[in-house]
Amino acid sequence: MCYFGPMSNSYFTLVYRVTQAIPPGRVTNYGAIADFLALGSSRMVGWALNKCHGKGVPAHRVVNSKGELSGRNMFPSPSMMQELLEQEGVQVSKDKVINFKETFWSPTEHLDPDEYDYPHE
DNA sequence: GTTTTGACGGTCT
DNA sequence: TAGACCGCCAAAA
Repeated sequence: MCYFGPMSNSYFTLVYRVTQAIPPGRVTNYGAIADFLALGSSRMVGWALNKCHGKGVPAHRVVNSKGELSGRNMFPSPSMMQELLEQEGVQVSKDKVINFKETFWSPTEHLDPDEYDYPHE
């Protein structure tokens, strides 16, 4: 689904697409997305997701390398992120994903870089 | 046009 | 083992 039109090749849009590609009940971390998109910086991933509000991007499935819901404070309700994850079957405790290693989903192993081509210019 | 910040990651101390 | 620092690229002020 393209929420962003034909110009969906901007780096933040790529982040959105990868985030949307995350299957329910799974989570990933910023570094994985950054590495997959060859962005090289996980900060931009989080920064991009910061603007995803109201864009239909399941940002709640993206956590930091520690499995912590780092961005929960950014959500309308700090607990909303945890609620959404638990709603999808992801067990969360103390703002941290339980069995994070099992719940972790690597875009590099499931997505094709060719479909998420990063614009050179 | 320059400076600061940003939902982070990895490495060093 | 835990804490602190630097590095990444881009956007907003």
